[in-house]
Parts: sequence; C-alpha cells; structure tokens
Amino acid sequence: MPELPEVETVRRGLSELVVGRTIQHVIVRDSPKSLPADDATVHAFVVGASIVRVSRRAKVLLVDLSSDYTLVIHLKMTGQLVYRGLQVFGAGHPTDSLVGELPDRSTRVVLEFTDGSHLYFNDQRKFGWIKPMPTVEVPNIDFMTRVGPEPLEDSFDAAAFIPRIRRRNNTTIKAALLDQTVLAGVGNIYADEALWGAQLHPATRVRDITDAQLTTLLTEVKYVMNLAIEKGGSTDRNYVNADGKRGSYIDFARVFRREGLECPRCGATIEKSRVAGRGTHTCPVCQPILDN
DNA sequence: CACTTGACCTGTCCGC
DNA sequence: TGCGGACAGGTCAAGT
Repeated sequence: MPELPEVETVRRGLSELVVGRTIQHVIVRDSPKSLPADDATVHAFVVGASIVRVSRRAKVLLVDLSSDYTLVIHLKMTGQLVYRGLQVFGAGHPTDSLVGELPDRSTRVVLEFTDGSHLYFNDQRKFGWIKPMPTVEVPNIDFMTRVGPEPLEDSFDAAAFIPRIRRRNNTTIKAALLDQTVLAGVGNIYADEALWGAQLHPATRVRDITDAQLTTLLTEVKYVMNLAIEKGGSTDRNYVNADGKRGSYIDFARVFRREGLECPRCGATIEKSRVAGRGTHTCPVCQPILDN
C-alpha cells in the first residue's frame, strides 16, 4: 500500500514521536516475515536500546538504534506504524483516524518504551516485516544494492532518468515506472497520476515515447510525489501515518480510483483497465495509446 | 537475459 | 444475509 510519499510521511511522524525513546519490551505475534533474527539478537540489540534516527530509502524505513543495530521495516500493502502515548483520549478528530484501540487484531509487533508509550506495527495481510540487523550491513542487503535513485533528489534529473528508464524500452511505461531498480518509490497510485499528468497512456511501450515526453513524465513524478507528501500521503483503504491519521492526497487525485468520473482536464469519462498486472486508471482522450 | 505472471495473506465488495 | 469470486497501494520467485 504505502508508496514513497506515505513512507516519508510515516518517517517524519516517527522522527517526532519515537526518536530518543528507549525500548523496554518487544512483542511479536504472527508476523511470518518479521524478525528472522533469534530471540537472543532481539534481547541483546533491541531491548534496552534507544532510537537515534529514522530514515527512509525508497519504500523502506530504517530505524537506527543506539546498539548499532537498525530495524529495517517494509510496510508492503497494508502495514501501519502507529505510535500511542499514554494519553489516548482526545487524540484527534474521529473521522481523521482509521485505527481504534491498540493492539488490535492486525497488530503484529509491539515496541514498548520505558516511558510506557508504544509503537504498534499493524499489518492485515502479513506481507510486511520488521527485521533487526547490524547498521553497517544495511547497505549490503540485496534490495539496497539494486534499488534506483530517489526521485525527489535534485540530482535526479532527465539526464539521469532517461537512460535508466530506457533499459526497459521493450516494456510498458507503467511497468517501467513501477520497476524499483529504475527509480525508487513509485507505486500504483503515483504511476497512474504521473502518467495522466504527462498525457501518456500506461500501456505505451517505452521505446515509443520521446525523450521530451520522458522529461515531462519525470517532472510529473516529482510533482505528484511532492504534492502527496504535502498532503500526508494517500489513504485509499487503510494507510495511516504515525499518529493513526489518514492522508488526503486521494482527494486531489486526478485519475486514481476515479473511474466513471470526469477527467479534470477534458471532461471525458475516466476508465479503469489492467496494465502491468495492476488496476490502471486513464483518461481515454488525454492519454491515447501511442504505438509508433 | 528480458519480461510477465503467480504467490504471499486477509478483508472487503459485488453479483447472484 | 449468505456464498463465490475478483480485487487491493509491493516485491520476489518461477515461468515463458
């Protein structure tokens, strides 16, 4: 579920809420992909450690501990990280929140801090994970060595983007945007939104797209991601930030989940189809398929 | 090798 | 309400 803007929003929240706190207790229940490290590792390097920094690479969160271990976290489709202090009453407007009392049925991991507050890792579908590993080893994990550049870095310009995406010249532009080794952090929502912005049909082959169009596409990727971060991410079904609150980008989406509604640019009816194995939203007028 | 599809899971929604 | 099937924002293994 969460793409780069959602993970970045969670990162910012956790930086405010958990940095400086000391882990007193760890509870893990039914999270098959989590914590492959044995209990001894958790006891030696997680329990008793404090959180010194929360960073992000692509869609992966990195929680650095004072023990020189890092909790590497992937939320995948339905993962949430929600912090709860001691005072739960009055925490936000009810319609802002998707989560009630915690832990709940989907809670997989709980970090209890020495001050009595908690961080809950909830994950309905159990695809997500939290894995402790030595901080120095994090850059060596397969995903980190293969993942592409961060799209919001100023240095990631058209000159950097075009040759990378042209490595996937024989596939569709949507599949190429979703390829994390081309660039980091684009998922299904922002792929559709950026392609609408660039007036490209997601099923267009990369080889049929000009460099000028790819340059526009990169501008649109940066635009939708920056806007989404500003809006606190997109909540379609169950994404929430570290306070348990929804994001509002989805209210600003131009095509995503808007099938049957009007295209905000031309008024045509937005369609839903399947491209690269994913639900795909397009304007049939603004985004004609090119097949040169 | 490049690319596509299926699997991982649970919950929800839609049609009958 | 009940039941079966399709589908859900990510990633990797297996298949073509």
